[in-house]
Amino acid sequence: MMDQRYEPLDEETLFIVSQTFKALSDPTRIRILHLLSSGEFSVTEIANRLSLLQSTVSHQLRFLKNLRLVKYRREGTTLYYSHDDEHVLHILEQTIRHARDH
Amino acid sequence: MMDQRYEPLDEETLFIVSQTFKALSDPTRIRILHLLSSGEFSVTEIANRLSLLQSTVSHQLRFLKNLRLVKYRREGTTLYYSHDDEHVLHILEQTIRHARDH
DNA sequence: AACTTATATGAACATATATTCATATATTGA
DNA sequence: TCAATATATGAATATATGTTCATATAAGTT
Repeated sequence: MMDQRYEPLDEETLFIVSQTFKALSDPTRIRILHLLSSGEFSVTEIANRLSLLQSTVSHQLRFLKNLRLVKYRREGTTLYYSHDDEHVLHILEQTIRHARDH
Repeated sequence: MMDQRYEPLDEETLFIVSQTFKALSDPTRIRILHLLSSGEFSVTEIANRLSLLQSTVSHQLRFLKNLRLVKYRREGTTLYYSHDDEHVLHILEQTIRHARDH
């Protein structure tokens, strides 16, 4: 009842939205994105700072890269990753603050 | 480097944030929450509108209830569910709009 | 070319999750 | 109390997901 302005979600929108939130639903990815919100880091730096295996970080960065949430630039053998979606990062930081003041 | 203002995430914050986004990462829950953004609906109404089994809806509503994202009021044998977290709903609708314009 | 460092990849595994089916519980009315 | 309706629950199943290990690739250096 009283459902003015309700618009069913089409498949594509639903997929994009669920994928976006799925990216933010894993603690490891959250920590990576949160770190990247403060700057640019290599894979090894991320692994060291967050006490994660290089492989774990690499796998998760691929996941985030596929969704275009992060990007990288190469410098020799080192890849420097940084965030690539202001909107999603904003939602994350907003929710972190919201969670912090419980 | 250049990580002024980076604050590691404590376990509890990380848990709350990941749980919140996990709730929004499933297409069925997204559809339910999106429907509830337009008003109050019984379990059966939700199931009919979204072409889902009653059991499926009930299970997901329990999930959302545990996270205090929805609430209900009873009227006889019927339970009318509605949303119970403006902040999370706002994030969802914001992301839906963002996904819709491509 | 061989060696080193940085990163990526694939397979294997354990765990988590969503849905379905069958059934239980709860409320109302006859 | 019995029947009818609305909702919840538990078990089972299939699928998805995150991490680890071992190894591959790629770039730079000697």
